[in-house]
Amino acid sequence: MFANSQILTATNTVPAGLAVFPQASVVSDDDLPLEGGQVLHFAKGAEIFGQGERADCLYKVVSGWVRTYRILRDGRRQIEGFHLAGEYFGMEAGAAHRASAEALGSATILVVRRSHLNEIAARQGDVAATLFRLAVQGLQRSQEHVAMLSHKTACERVAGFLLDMAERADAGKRLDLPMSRQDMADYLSLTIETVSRTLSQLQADGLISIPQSRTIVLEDREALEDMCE
Amino acid sequence: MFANSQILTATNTVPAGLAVFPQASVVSDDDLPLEGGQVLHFAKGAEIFGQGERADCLYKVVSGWVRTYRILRDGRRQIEGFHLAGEYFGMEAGAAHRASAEALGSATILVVRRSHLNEIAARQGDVAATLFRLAVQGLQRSQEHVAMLSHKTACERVAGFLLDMAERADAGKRLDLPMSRQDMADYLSLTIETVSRTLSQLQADGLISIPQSRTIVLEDREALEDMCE
DNA sequence: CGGGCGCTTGAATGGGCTCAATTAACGTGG
DNA sequence: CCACGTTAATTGAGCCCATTCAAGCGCCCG
Repeated sequence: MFANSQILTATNTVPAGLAVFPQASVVSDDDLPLEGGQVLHFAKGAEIFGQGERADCLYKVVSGWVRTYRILRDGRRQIEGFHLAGEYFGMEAGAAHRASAEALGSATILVVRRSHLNEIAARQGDVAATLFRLAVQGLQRSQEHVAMLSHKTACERVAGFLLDMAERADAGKRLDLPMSRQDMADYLSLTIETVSRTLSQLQADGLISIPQSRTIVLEDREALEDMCE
Repeated sequence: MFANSQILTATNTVPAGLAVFPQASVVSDDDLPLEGGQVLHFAKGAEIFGQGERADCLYKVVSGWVRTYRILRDGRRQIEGFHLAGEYFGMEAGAAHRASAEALGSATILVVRRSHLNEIAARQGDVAATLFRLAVQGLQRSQEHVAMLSHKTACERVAGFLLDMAERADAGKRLDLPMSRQDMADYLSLTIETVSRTLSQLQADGLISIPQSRTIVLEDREALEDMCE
């Protein structure tokens, strides 16, 4: 199954036979009417689409986590975002993907053809409005990213990241992160060493504890929030 | 006229009587059918809309330059972008503006009611598609902003900024910038001193010359491009 | 001519990066 | 189950670049 998903991704086509589910299982207010979509499964680390590939689908996380990233001209990897269940990614203005997307762990993804979406949107104004709103929400997320990178210290970035992840994952005190320190560093524009050091410092100060390297317990949420100002 | 524009902005309403032109003068491929829009004039430094105000219009620069910015919780000002003739700004997913917009110099702006746009978009699929594309283009611009802020040195940021401005303003060697050093600093996430020092250094290295503080001559474009990698 | 503002320049500080070594976690195969 | 190899994560020391604090310059406008 995983192999199939990967082959599927490589060619970026969506044959009906490979769909794990015939249609989206959950429909909320935020959902587009995506009956035409197909749900695919991706193994840990599998590529969902690649930078430069033709962008003819829109994607929604059904379960699991996804990272989208770009390789910059100097070779560094900039992670644009982590995407959780219910969130959309892969929107493009042009014909090609400007980013790559990979499953962080095992993930199920709803895939919808753009041609299909356009077809629906042309008939249904609310679908078009939802697409617009999704794009603007992505824009706002990116602008928050800019605000986070601008002048903020390593401590502020890491604290803000933990709070953001906890909120979006709907976690309580205990936060299980599926991404590596390198992933965090590439998202926060820090080095892996600084991320590690900062987490250690936050633990030493009693704001968090780290029972396992990818499990963070938010011991003092208020202090973490103060840290972000 | 300027006073009127400012009062207009303060209340964020668009009475028909204040329109300078009855409709958009230029229509290109990128243009939405915005016959309902009104063109307003803003004096240097005038506020077009403010952070927190109701967002019931979409804006397009007819002439002049606009800066959009947010005041962050720590009091710093993050400039999200500079907007030139033909570019859109003021798109929001929610009911309120998350940013403020001000005319850099004297500027004319096309203002369209969102309700009017929604009305059109519901009937015309191509308008809806254009709105979506505009939003995604804004998203891409913001993601370029993230890439620029991530790890890049002051030199790389300033050089990249100059090239970006030159390209968008369709300038040759000579580039007349309407914004202050503080504006550049707040966009590039540097201090005003670092921006100034960096420009001086680029001049000393022969890559640019600065006949007046807001006029930059790109003496060695290739070297500037190499600088950004 | 003076005042104010925008811009430039200098010196010292500090936070994150680099380079380097160590430790922990995790499969894999014996 | 343990030994091993590999990768991920932590920790340390020194350095560098942007910031901070401070002073001086240039220019526009009154």
